[in-house]
Amino acid sequence: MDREDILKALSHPMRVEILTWLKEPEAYFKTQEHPLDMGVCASQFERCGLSQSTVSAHLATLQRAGLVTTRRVGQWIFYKRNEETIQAFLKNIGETL
Amino acid sequence: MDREDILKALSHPMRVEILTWLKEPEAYFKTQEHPLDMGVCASQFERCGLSQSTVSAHLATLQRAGLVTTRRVGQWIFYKRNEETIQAFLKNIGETL
DNA sequence: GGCCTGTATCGTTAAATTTCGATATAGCGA
DNA sequence: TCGCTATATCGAAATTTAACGATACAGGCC
Repeated sequence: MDREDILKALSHPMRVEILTWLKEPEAYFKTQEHPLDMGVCASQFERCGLSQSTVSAHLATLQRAGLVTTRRVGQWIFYKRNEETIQAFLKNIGETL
Repeated sequence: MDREDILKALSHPMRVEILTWLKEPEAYFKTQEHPLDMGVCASQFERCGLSQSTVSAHLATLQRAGLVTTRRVGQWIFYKRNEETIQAFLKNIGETL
């Protein structure tokens, strides 16, 4: 849990929004073909209007910060929140600030 | 309380460090001539090794985000944490993430 | 093997951020 | 008023970030 990396990751509103979407996949990703408990497919996030490569870069930033985990299934990559890291970050930032 | 502005303000480690220093002025700013309950004098933060103008810019960023308050007394400007905003932010980010 | 889909990476451009020294401004005191 | 101190602001350079389209790579299917 690197607080500095996480704060940098959270400094872009789209990345915060992606994390909030992932809290309620049923609400935001009804269109997904695959079962939502596998995670949310990378391409689903293109709904934000950014290009595929830009979305991919944001997802990579979230992953490097440890805020999401990924799972490859066939040609798809599924994203889930990493609750452990997120909770550890919240605890840490609460104690720091 | 603008979460987006605050997260941007916190994305630079020096600004986070300034906020943590302000939690315990007695521990970090023993050298200050003025009583610490007035706040911490801007120049005190130059201890971080950055130039006066750079420190001033960081402090301005923290103030714009509402994380600190300032009080002018004579030629000096004293900085204090804005606990209301900080706590509101922590609550908000805890609910968002 | 060749083709299609999904995702990552590359190369580039534009914009934002960080930093500095220099300068401006504000307030004190002689 | 002049000089001194504290702080802010300006202007420039360097770095980082964000965005895109193009391309590469990986996996499935024929």
